[in-house]
Amino acid sequence: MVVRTDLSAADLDRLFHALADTTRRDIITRLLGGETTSVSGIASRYDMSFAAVQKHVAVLEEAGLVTKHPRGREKLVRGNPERLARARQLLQQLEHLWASRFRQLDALLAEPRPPKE
Amino acid sequence: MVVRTDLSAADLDRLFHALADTTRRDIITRLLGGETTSVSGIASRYDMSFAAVQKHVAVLEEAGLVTKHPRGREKLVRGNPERLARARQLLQQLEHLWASRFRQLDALLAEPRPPKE
DNA sequence: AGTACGTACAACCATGTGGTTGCAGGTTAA
DNA sequence: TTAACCTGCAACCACATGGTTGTACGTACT
Repeated sequence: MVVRTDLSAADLDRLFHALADTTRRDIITRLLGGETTSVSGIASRYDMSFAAVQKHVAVLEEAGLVTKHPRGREKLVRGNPERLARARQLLQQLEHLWASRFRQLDALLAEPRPPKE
Repeated sequence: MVVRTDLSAADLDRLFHALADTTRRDIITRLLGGETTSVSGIASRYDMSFAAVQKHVAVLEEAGLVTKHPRGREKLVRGNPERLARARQLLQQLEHLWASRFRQLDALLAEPRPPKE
C-alpha cells in the first residue's frame, strides 16, 4: 500500500518544526522503539510539568508524527513512521538534486535556459 | 570516505529548525539544484527585504546546510548536502527503530534463523 | 576621486514558542 | 458517592523568530 498524500508547505513546516526539539525527538524515538504508553506515561520520564509534555505531544500530533487513541480515561500515543518517511523522502530528493547537478551542468552547457523562473 | 562528525542535540535542533521554513527550504533547493549565487542573488528572487533573506541564509549557515565563500565584494553561497544527509540518516534510524519492532516480533514467533543482512 | 553595489549588523515590532500554574471535565477505583 | 487520576485548555511569562528600516563598511566600476 502506497499512500501518496501530498504535504503542503505548511505541513512540512510543521513536520520539521516538530523534529526541531530534543524532547520531541526523544519522545518519538521512544514511541517508535516499541513503547505504547499514555500521555502521562510519557510525561513521567521528563523533568518538566505534565502540561509542557502534553504540548510537545500536541505538536507531534499536529505534525502527524503521532496519533492518540483513547483507552478508558487515558489516551495511548502511537508513533506514525509514515510521516517520518515523508520527511526523509524530501531530504533524499534534495540530495538527489545535488547529485544530478552535474548532469544538469551538461544540459546547461548544451542549451542554456532563461534564468528567471 | 565516511565523515562521522557527531552532531549534538543542539546541532540537530538547529538543523531541523533551519528546514522548518518554506523560504529556507526553497533556498537550499535552488542551491542544491545547481545555482551558485551570492546572497543578493538569492534575495532578488524573494518578495521580502534583503535583510530578511540574509537572516535566512545565516540560519542555514549556522545549521551547516550552507557555506559562504567570498568572491570580491560578494559572497557566494554553496549548499552542503552532507548536513542534509545527516538529517536524513537520523530519520532513517528512527524508521529502522520502528521496523525492528516487527523483526523482534518475528524472532519471537519464528524459529531462530540466521538474520539476513 | 567619487558613486554604486554587496554585505553585515543593530534596533525595533508583532507574533510564536516553550515553559509555568491553575482549573474544568471525564473515567476509574474505593 | 467520593476521591483519585488522566487529559485538555486558558492565562501568563520570558525569550526566540521573522519581518521591517536604517546605518556602516569594504569592494568595484567609471
